[in-house]
Amino acid sequence: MTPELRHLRYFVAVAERLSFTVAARELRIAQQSLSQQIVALERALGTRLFDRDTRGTRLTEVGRVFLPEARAVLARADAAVETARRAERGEVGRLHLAFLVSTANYMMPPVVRAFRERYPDVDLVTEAVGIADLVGGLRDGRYDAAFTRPPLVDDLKTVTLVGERVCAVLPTGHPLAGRAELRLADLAGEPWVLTPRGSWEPWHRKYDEDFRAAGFAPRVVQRADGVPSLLGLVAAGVGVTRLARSAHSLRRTGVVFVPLAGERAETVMAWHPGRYRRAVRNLLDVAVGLAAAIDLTEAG
Amino acid sequence: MTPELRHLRYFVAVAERLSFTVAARELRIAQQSLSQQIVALERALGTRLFDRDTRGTRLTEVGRVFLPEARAVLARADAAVETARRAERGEVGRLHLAFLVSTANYMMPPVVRAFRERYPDVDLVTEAVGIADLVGGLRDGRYDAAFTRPPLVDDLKTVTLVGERVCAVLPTGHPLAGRAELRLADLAGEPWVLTPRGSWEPWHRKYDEDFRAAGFAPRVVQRADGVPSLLGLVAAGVGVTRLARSAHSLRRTGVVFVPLAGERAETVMAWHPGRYRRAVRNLLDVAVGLAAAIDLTEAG
DNA sequence: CGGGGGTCACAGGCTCTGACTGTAACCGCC
DNA sequence: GGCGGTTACAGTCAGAGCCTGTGACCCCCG
Repeated sequence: MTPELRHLRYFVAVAERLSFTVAARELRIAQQSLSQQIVALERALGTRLFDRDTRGTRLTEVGRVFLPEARAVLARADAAVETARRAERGEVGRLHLAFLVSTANYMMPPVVRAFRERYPDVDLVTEAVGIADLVGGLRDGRYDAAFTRPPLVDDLKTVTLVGERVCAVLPTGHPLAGRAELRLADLAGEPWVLTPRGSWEPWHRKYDEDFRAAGFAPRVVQRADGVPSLLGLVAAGVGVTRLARSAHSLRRTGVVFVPLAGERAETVMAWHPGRYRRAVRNLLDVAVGLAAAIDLTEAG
Repeated sequence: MTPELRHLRYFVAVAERLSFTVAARELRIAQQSLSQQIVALERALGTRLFDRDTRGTRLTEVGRVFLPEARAVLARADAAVETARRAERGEVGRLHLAFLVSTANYMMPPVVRAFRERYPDVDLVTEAVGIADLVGGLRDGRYDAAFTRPPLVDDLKTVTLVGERVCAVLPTGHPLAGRAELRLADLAGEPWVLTPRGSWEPWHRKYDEDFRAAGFAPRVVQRADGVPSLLGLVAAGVGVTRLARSAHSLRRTGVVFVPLAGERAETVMAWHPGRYRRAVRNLLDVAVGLAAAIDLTEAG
């Protein structure tokens, strides 16, 4: 037989009271049962732990040595159980987060800082990724949650954290660059630079919709992936584009951001509903709370 | 229910193989029983540890956190059992040793050093005490073993470690101080200094015997307790006395040690038979081995 | 497309163990 | 000598843990 935690608990109880009778009463079992279990433990260890006779019970030398050992095992076991419970509450463990590259800039620092402060024992692993990788990672479990822009896909859940204005991005010196606000239709005759359609279909379907509502189809003179590339092309005078206002922190020379009337861009937290664990919920709470407290599009 | 070590062992087995079927086979129980126990553990912890379906078993995030915890508990338990076994072999624990003051001088350093080297995890507590305290301590368990001189009492076991010559101790310049050897009868007319009879009856009964065999009763002019006191009185010319040869290391001026023909003094290790534990046996082995290897009466 | 081999879960029955009660032996104190 | 205290021994019982039998499902291969 190999000792179980019960035997150690019984042993410690007897050792602390130096009486089978008293210990059994406190353990709420019969003295005979306690004696029996201690004998079983002694046999398993191959040694006597107590000297006992009709006038009482004393620890043997081996028992004296074993007492702190048994206490240590029990304490370690309690700690293990407690850790499991904390893990269940999402207070320890590991969380893989994806940030869309164009949102990583302003979202990642404050969110990560706030979460680390609230849940110091959660090991946060973050990555700035493209939209396709982000969605794929949420679906196959590589990421537990992500911060990105809608629209995504039906099988992912999202909660909107912040909204911000959408701007026309024009080269400095453009005839419309001095306006305080524009409508999308004002840019109907301009040459456009946009991201490749293949980068993320749902986005481009929404773009198509927007342009159709504005009554024109943009003349796309070049496609380039990534906000910095687009800004570079605009600054070079190749064409105009349209971006969320927070992108202006990435390039401040050669381009002008003019708000577009009635258009807003959202940043959302997304996750796979089948993997909605406590830690994800905790992250959502932190992110929502943060969005309510500060302007995340200006942060970072 | 509170988890037992069995549950942790089962959990680790499943987590390592990611298969109930394989783990059960290695644990030599049925897969169904293993499933049952894992479910019980999960209920006790209030959380799922595995995601399982028809195509296999994977750890949940909580399970991943709990796995090293469970391993740690099991390792701690193994260590505790191993410590108990080592304690049973007398390799860890505490040993209280008494040294008769007059033997502490030469016995204690080599014995303690040799034992510490062989059993570094045994906590050795040593004390130099008088003979009455030594015997009392062995009887009531204050000391596990002692190094002393016979005769003692019947209820203590002893093993002789070393024997040495007994000497007449004379003041420098005494008419017999130049002799290479004496017989006790040669000192029949001398004034004697001896220890008080009350110090230890069995010794004095042996002294009486010796003197009777030599054909005289000594004329005791003063009694003093402790070897240094006796040597001081001899050096002062108050009288002569009789001591084991090893005592000469305590005082080399004013006194002369002359061997007595045919008389030997022994040093023994003593213990109470009811408290003969493995550690005591180990100490005995070390002491006997040491006595065979070096001259303990000259050591220290 | 169907069958075989793999997964885990559920249901019912057997065994053994950890618990209980009752009893005995022993010690120390009044 | 009786009483209150200790632990140990013997016999009994309920339930925990394990077993077998079965079912549902998935994947791969022929």
